Amino acid sequence: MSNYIVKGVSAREFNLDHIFDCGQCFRFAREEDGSYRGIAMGKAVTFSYCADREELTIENCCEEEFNGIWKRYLDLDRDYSSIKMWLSARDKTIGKAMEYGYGIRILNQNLWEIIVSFIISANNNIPRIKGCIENLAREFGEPLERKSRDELNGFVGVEAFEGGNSEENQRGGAGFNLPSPEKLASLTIEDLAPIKLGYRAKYLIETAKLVVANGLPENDEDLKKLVGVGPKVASCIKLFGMGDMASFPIDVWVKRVMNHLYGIDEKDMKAMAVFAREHFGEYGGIAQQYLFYFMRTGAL
DNA sequence: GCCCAGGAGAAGG
DNA sequence: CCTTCTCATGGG
Repeated sequence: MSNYIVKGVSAREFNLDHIFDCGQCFRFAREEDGSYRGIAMGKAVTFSYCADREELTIENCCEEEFNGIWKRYLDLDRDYSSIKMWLSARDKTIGKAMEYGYGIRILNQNLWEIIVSFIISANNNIPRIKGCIENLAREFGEPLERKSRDELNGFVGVEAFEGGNSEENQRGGAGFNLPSPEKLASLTIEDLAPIKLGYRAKYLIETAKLVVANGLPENDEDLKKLVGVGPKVASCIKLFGMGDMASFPIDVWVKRVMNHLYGIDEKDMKAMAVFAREHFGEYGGIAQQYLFYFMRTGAL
């Protein structure tokens, strides 16, 4: 299978480093050539981008797969340029953050995987979150659908897989989905002990049982019932897994940046939520990702 | 050793 | 309603 090339992707509105290093996604790793390889939507995939030619390349991907999966995953139908113009006009400060981290897009990710990922994220650091997710997938997830040797094209899994299931790696078939709600609901805390999730193991099992019983959450009321899902994690689930661009997750980094840039009391989360709604409106989530990236990468 | 991490839940005001 | 404590684990 050959690669799929998307032409006319503006460099101002598409930057792989900024997309995959702004904390919305934990299963991709940067390759030496600047491409990003990882697992999403049940598939192993590699994205590379050439700014000069304004071309996005998806390895081993047909047109059907692009239209069916990656076009929406990468949010390619959304006009980020006009959204950023609108935000800049509403708020001067956010303009600087959007200059700095240009090309961030909000990925439309699998809802269940987002729920699992952000329950794990609570009071945790990003390198460790990534490790927990990869271990959970490798130990309890279903293997990815096998592609032909040509389709695999030497795929050996993302960095975190190394040293894990080396036999799978050497066969070029490494890569596992996260465990399904049914699978996770069938496990015990003892089963999950090797994953080192800490107190989050119980949250995952209880939430999996609720999802098996009631289905995936569809609104705030459903989200509040899940175990290990408080205000911040629910905001992330809505933004990254339910397409709610207005959702504005407030974590420790956003608290700092809201204090430094807007002078809001670091512990007054209510004031931050009100500010976000009034200044960033229906695009709060996009503003939040730029602020998060701005603060976390040491630009401030 | 220490502080901290994309916080949530429980207990006590 | 609000504030404070506790919860595992390991990155830096």
